[in-house]
Amino acid sequence: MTIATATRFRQVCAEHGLTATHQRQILFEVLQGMTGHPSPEKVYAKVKRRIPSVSLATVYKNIHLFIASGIFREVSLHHGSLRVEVNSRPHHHLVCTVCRSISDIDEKDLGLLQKPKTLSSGFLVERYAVDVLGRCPSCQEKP
Amino acid sequence: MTIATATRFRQVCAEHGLTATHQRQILFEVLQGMTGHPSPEKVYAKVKRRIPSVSLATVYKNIHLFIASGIFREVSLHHGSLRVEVNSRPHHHLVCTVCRSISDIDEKDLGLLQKPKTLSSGFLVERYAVDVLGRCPSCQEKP
DNA sequence: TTACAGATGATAAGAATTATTGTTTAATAA
DNA sequence: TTATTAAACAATAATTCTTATCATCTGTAA
Repeated sequence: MTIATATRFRQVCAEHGLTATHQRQILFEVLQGMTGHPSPEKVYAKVKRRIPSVSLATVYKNIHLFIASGIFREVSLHHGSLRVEVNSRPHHHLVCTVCRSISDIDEKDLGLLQKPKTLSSGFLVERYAVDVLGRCPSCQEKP
Repeated sequence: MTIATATRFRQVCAEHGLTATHQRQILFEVLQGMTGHPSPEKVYAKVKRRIPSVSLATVYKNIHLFIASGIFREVSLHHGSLRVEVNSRPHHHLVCTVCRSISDIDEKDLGLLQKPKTLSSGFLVERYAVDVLGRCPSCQEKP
């Protein structure tokens, strides 16, 4: 790591009120150097190369901390257990970033899509699923 | 249940090549009568009221079967383990409905959003996350 | 430099899901 | 209707992913 990177990490920690520990710094650097959508286990494997004594729990805790601080995001707020969609009407989802509650919004009420059916990447489009992320009414009261 | 419902269930099973068992029929009816985004446990609880001997594993297996057949959907293909988003550019996701692989597409390349910032429901919009669902190049070969 | 709040590592515990196995049932043909 | 047989079922063990617990250790501010 460069001194610039270390300095930047300390700045980020200061901004978010986090203690600048060695484990966090390595985790930060590892995450920045990864591509795609790594799982905690994958991240752990990389951190472990640089800190062999690191614990998986520490990786989990600090990933959550980085996400809570807004330093990184999670790929989807829907991860977790399986949920069945029983609404057969075309609709999308309002997902609360605080409590993770999901409510439905009819496709026509969202009214923002002009669906291109082909994408240059060779991906065959079947449909779009839009998550509107934000705060549900009851979570707008809390700060 | 009405005779019409039973008949419809048998039709659905015939269409998808499924054996029409009692457990499946009750599960089908229970799902149709639920709202929101129920978990397998919630569904199991309801089925159990009508078939006290039913097993949770049966509910899981048949929910998966219904989803595989396209009779119901799952709320999100992202459920499962936590994934970290390490791409800090504004982007959305191409999600393969067959292998569940995720790839990124730049927001500007998707080009379909006109973001309304307010929704009538009192939901405070922060941002949109679009999943383009379909088949990735390697899954287009299989039938 | 020291005190201490907070972080870490080791590991137990918990929740969600899947696999295994012996028994029962639905679909079909006689 | 009954016999046959592949498929589905219930019970439960096993697995996977994640969180909680707790005894040390460390970063920070005084």
